[in-house]
Amino acid sequence: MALIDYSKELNEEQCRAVLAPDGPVLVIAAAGTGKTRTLTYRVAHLVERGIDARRILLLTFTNRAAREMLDRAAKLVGAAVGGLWGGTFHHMANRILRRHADKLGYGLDYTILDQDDSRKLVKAISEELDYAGKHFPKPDVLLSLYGYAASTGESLRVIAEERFKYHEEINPEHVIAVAEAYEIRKRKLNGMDFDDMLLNVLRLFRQEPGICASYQEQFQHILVDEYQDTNYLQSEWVDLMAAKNRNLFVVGDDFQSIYSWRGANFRNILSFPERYQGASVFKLETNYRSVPEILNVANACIAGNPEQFQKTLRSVRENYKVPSVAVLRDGSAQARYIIEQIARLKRAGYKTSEMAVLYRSHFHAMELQMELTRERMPYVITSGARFFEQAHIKDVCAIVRLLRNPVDELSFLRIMEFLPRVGRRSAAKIWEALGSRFDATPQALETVRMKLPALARESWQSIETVITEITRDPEGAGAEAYMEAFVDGFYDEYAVETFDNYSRRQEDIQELMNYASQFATPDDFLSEMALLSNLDAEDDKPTDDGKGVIRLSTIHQAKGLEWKAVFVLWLADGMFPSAKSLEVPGGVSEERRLFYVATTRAKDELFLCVPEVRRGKDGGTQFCITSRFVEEIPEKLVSRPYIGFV
DNA sequence: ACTTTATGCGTTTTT
DNA sequence: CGCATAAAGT
Repeated sequence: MALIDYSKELNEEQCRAVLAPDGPVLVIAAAGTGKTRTLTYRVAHLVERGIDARRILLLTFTNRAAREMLDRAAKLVGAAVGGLWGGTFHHMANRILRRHADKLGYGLDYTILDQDDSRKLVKAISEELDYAGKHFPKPDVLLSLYGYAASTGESLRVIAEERFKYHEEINPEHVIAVAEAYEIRKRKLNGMDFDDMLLNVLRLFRQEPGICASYQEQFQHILVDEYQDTNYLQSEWVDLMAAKNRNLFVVGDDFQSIYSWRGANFRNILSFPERYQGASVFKLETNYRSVPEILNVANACIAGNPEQFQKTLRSVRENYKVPSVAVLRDGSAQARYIIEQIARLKRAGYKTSEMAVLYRSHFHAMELQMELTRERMPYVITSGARFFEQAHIKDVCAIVRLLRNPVDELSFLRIMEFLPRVGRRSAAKIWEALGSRFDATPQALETVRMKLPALARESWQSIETVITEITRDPEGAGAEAYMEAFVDGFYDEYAVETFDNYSRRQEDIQELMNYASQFATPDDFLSEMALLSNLDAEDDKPTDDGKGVIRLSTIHQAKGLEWKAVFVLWLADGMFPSAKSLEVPGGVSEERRLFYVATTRAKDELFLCVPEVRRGKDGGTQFCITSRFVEEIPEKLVSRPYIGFV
């Protein structure tokens, strides 16, 4: 394969970064300046220099980013990138822990608990300890606290005391007690939640210097994408891995740090030059994406945030038109305005797939979804519930999980609750009678049968048959065989009776089984399930008319993507910035960065929608205050189109 | 008395 | 979708 001509294919800024010598490198890449391109060419450059791809580690936050970079690198240098370790932090953690988790007292067949599993566990514990009540924090609040403590390395006690300083009725000791019980329960069911995976890699490396050294040796070069979104755990992990060879290439944009609520600390990127003495620092400021008018708005908005690497986006594109601020009466008027504009843009030659509607929170898109459906305009939405967290998907996975990991209490309870007249309480009692373990032996099946109420026995008989059938040939079958037997023998009938949208769910399950058949073992499949987001699964959807469909997305999920025309919804204080963010210090700055991310997704046209009223809690109308982010934009940088009665 | 099941309502952001 | 509440079932 011909050598790459870097100076021809990259601009000067990018080229310098890509060809930087070994050692620590920081690339500050503003939005739309070719961040992915730079990282891709760096990988290609390393491979071209003869570095074994198996000794390169590329860490990203989404599967899509990893796949995109590897695909593009493969186009540049061919199959040589094949053995590269590339993927999300959680994927790499899983890859390492599947080999060594026994050193930390886990079985190698550990289960990965997703948000839903963790929530259920924490809820059950709060109830068992008798803390649950009107005032005690909800499982989601507790989990975000625990996650924050884990991913920042701070003490849970300090965080809990600070958080509930003004809530007399909440005892931080109870919050801690639930956390301790949660740890014990996770251990008991041989499970790790997302934070545990990152934490356990760090524990492993600290506890087993030999293992740590072998990975330090293996990874000659480490590259990190979206470095501004790393938290304490991740940056520690990266630092530890890079400690020997010090060939660390990180790329990020502090303006686009939007995950601090998850423990991300953009000071990791700000302090990189101090932590890595002698690091080369490169700035990418030439924006190829957007017209200058859009960048003017983006630059104006981010100017409100101090404590950042100062940088200004420079456009290379021609004048076009200024972004619009559309003042609409309410949510429905906003929806109709967008539909009208979509139609207009289509007449002007835009493909529908080149447009997107972005918003702060999933529920902001409700009215628009209704209107689009009424108008029979197809759309794709990166919805709130992840594909793999939908009830029917988790239902069929539960049987695989339980049979692979006999101490998986959550999956056992889930299966028992399919039976009529069996709820949370009875299921828990049966689990206890089994000694917190379900081994699919004739005795275990017998124990379950005896404890069941009469009405449930018949359904249980079908499940029992399925289980005996599957376990007859324990090692040979893949996850799809487990699921198929379960669906045919029991679940299909249950689903028909339970769900009104049965056929759509049945299609999902069919697709899931097809998907599962590509994995070598059920364990591989289960890991992938827990770590894939719906975003990744929904990619390359077939388009019906060749023009594609419009995308609806939260701004968080839109990071790294671009469209010709972008609409931003609900620019009212309390919606965007969200009411909750206004209560925490630094909240507004982060919301402003989020707004910056939203505006810089647009290439040609940007529409900022500002509703005047919204429905209040009690059904009344509430007047909105125009978002401060819109007010901060100098008036001459935007146009305010006249909106008739829509 | 204890559990399960039906129904109506409100939602920050995610690996 | 989850949660609270109220009604029905064991």
